Amino acid sequence: MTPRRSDALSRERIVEATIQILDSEGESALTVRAVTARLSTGRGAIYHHVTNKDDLLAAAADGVIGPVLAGTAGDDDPRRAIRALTLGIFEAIDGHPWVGAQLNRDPMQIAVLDIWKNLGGRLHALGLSGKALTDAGAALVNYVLGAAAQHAAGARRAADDAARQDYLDRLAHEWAQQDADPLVQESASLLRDHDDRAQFLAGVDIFLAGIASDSAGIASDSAGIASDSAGIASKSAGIGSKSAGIGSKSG
Amino acid sequence: MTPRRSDALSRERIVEATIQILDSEGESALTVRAVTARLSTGRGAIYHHVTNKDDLLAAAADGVIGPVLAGTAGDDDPRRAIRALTLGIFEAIDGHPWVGAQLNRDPMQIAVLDIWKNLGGRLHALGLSGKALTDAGAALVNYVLGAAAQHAAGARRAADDAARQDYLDRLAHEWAQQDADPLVQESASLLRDHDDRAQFLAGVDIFLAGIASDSAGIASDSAGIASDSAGIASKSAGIGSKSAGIGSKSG
DNA sequence: ACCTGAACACCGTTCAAGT
DNA sequence: ACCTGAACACCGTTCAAGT
Repeated sequence: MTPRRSDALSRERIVEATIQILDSEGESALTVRAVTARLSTGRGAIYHHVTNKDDLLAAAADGVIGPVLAGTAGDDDPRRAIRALTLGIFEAIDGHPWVGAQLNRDPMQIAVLDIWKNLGGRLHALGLSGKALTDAGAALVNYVLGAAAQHAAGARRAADDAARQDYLDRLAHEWAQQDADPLVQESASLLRDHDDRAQFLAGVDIFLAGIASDSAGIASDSAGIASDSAGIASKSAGIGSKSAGIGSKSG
Repeated sequence: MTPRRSDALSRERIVEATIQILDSEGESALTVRAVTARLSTGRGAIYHHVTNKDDLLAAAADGVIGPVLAGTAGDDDPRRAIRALTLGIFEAIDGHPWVGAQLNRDPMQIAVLDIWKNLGGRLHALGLSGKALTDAGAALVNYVLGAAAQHAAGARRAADDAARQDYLDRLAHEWAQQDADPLVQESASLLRDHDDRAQFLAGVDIFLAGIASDSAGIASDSAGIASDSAGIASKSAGIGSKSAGIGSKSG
């Protein structure tokens, strides 16, 4: 904010311009030509600060996700923190649909790593460890990223919501066709009118219920054990925060 | 197989050539020039049978997923069928990593719709209906597609497995760094040496446990109710089968 | 109706040349 | 060291012209 002269190109300024383009014009509008035009510089200049377009997209995604993760540091209840964390990611993707696609492109990118670390910390605070922890962490991360991608793709496809209704109609219709059972018919119509946000949270709760249940491999009462390890959760949430600057050209 | 002259171009032959290119040379090698070269035809010829590259990719993904769904029609036990169905999808994506990315690109494509219909049918056979059914269906589809994308991206990234180990090392190390707790250390090391396939199935079981639990919103014993509605499952599995030819140019 | 292939309007990335 | 912008090696898609 302080230096607003055309001082110098920097990774931060490039990422900032990238996010602006993606938010306002969509993923297809992101070209290095568009970035250099917005920064009024030469085509090859950005390659001094960024390895390539993939690096640029990963940095932009982290620029959106990083602050979301940092914002959930305060909560001490693991379940509530997990709901807040996952909902925060969902809403970030709702507001920046291109992030949904980007997070599913590379499990090695910083933003995905940060999500893993934060959710992993919360699950540990819930009493999980060992294989149960990695299995639960992977399941939750995969669910969140999958839901993010599907929701984002739906949002991208239907800026005016018409095509989206069209899609849900079609899915509901085809689904209903395969069975005359009134229960199936009812479900199909629910599919048409559901709220993505509520449905996303319902999915998070299904996973939390599955993790708490015995068949998923955890001892007994998971909520009670969490008391002394709850401290790591708030610590872990802060780690992913200012990561927008990390991982510059090493890819 | 029978007509192997250069008889005529058709949507099927084009999709077949597309799958071959994607399997043997990867997603970056799929250009319409590569497709027309393999079919020794003119550049614009394929646009008589296919709307655009997106349509081509969706058809190719359905060409892989369709037979997988059709192959699980026999099972009468919903839980076992869900495990077989999801594992089949996972293994198809393991063998064709480009499918993992493609399924996450558009929730409206046939392959995703077919997955929804099949899993939805099985969940209904499990005794779910109404909001519980759509919530569970969305959660399971999102988990499967998310896991698929992450696994596929990992597989694509590391043909030789070296970069993959590198990634897991890095994640484990960063994760372990945030806490000295031996349980976290242990989990981090497990992260390094886990089996993607087993972890995927563990996630499916977490989900199934979550559905069975009361807190996810289902009545009581879900397995017992399924007896009379189990019939629709085998029917539903057949619907997605020969869909490679459907949805030609309407997009 | 189906096919051809040149043409169009773009891409990401590189690199000699400048400051 | 950082930046420029022309050049390179590509893309997906269209469309007049052929059969």
